[in-house]
Amino acid sequence: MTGQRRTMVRAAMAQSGHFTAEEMHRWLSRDGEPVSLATVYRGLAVLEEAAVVEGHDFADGTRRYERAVDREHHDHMVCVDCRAVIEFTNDRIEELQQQVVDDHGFTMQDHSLTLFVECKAWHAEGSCSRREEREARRKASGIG
Amino acid sequence: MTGQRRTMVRAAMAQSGHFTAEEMHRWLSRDGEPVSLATVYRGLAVLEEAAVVEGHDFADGTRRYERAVDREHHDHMVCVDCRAVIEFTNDRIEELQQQVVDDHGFTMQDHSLTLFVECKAWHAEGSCSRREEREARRKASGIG
DNA sequence: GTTATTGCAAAGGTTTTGCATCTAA
DNA sequence: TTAGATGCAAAACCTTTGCAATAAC
Repeated sequence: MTGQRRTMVRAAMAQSGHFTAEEMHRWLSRDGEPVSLATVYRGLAVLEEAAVVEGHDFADGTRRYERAVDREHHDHMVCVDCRAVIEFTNDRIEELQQQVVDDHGFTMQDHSLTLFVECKAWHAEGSCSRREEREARRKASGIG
Repeated sequence: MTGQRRTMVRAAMAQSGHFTAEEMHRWLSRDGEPVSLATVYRGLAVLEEAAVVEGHDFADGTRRYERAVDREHHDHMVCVDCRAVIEFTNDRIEELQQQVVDDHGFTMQDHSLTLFVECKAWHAEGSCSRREEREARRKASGIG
C-alpha cells in the first residue's frame, strides 16, 4: 500500500456524500497531497473491488462513488432538475428483488435501483436550476 | 419527418431486444439504407423523448435502447458474465417505488431497476464467456 | 421559402493504457 | 530484489456539435 493509496482511502472515508474521480483528484491537489488523475481512477477501481467504496451510474455520463464502509445498503433518488441525490432504504423491495432472482435460478451479484424524481416539494422555489431548460426543451420538441 | 427518421423508426419497431446506436447504424448500412452515426444518435434521442424507444444504462459504458411502443413496462436483469438481458415485471416493486417517492413529496420522472446476476443456471455450461476472466481478476486482486 | 434534418469531420468529456520510473515490502 | 503502483501523455471510447448542404412542409 502506497502513500497515494492511503491518501485516497482516507479521502474516501471522510466523505459522506457522492463524488466523482475528478472531484477526488481536485480535493487531493487542493489539500497538498496530489495524486494523478490516472491513479485516482485506478485506485477507485481497486477500492470498489475491495468494497471500500461503491460506484453508481446515475446516467449523467460520470461515475459516482460513495463510501461503503460502515454504511448500510441503500438505494437512490436523483433529482432530474438539480441532481441532488437522496438516499432511501426499503427492505421489502430488497426482498422482492432477491425473490425475482431466485425464481429464475440466478445468483445476484449486484443491484441498482435509482428513482429519477423532481424534488419540487423538497427544494425551495428556484433552487432547481435545470427545470426551466428542461421544460423549454420539452415544449420545443412538441412531443412530450 | 425525413426518410432517415422513418427508416430509424421502422428499424426500432422491428427489434424485440436491446440495441445500441452503433448497432442500429450497422444494420441500416447493411440493409442498404445507410444513416450516418450522428443522425442515429440524434434520432434515438428524439425517439426517446417521443417514447418510441426507451433508453437504459446498464453500466457498461454504452447506452442501450429498446422499442417502447406496444410493450409494457418492465425491469431488467443483466448477466455480468455474458451480458444477456432478461426482462421481468413485478407490480409490487413498482408500487413500493411509487410509495417511496410519494412519501418524500416528490414526483417520479423515471425509474431504473437493474439486477446484475450470474445466470449460471440458465445458460448451458461454457456459454458464459466472461466468467473465467472475471474470476481470474477476482483471484488476482486477492480481495474478493 | 422557411425550418428542420443530414453528413461529415472535429471536438467533447470521461476513462483507460503504454511505458519508463519509482516505491513498498 | 521484485512485484506492483505511479505519473505523464497519448489513446480509446462513446457521444455531441458546428457548419454547409439538403430535404421536408
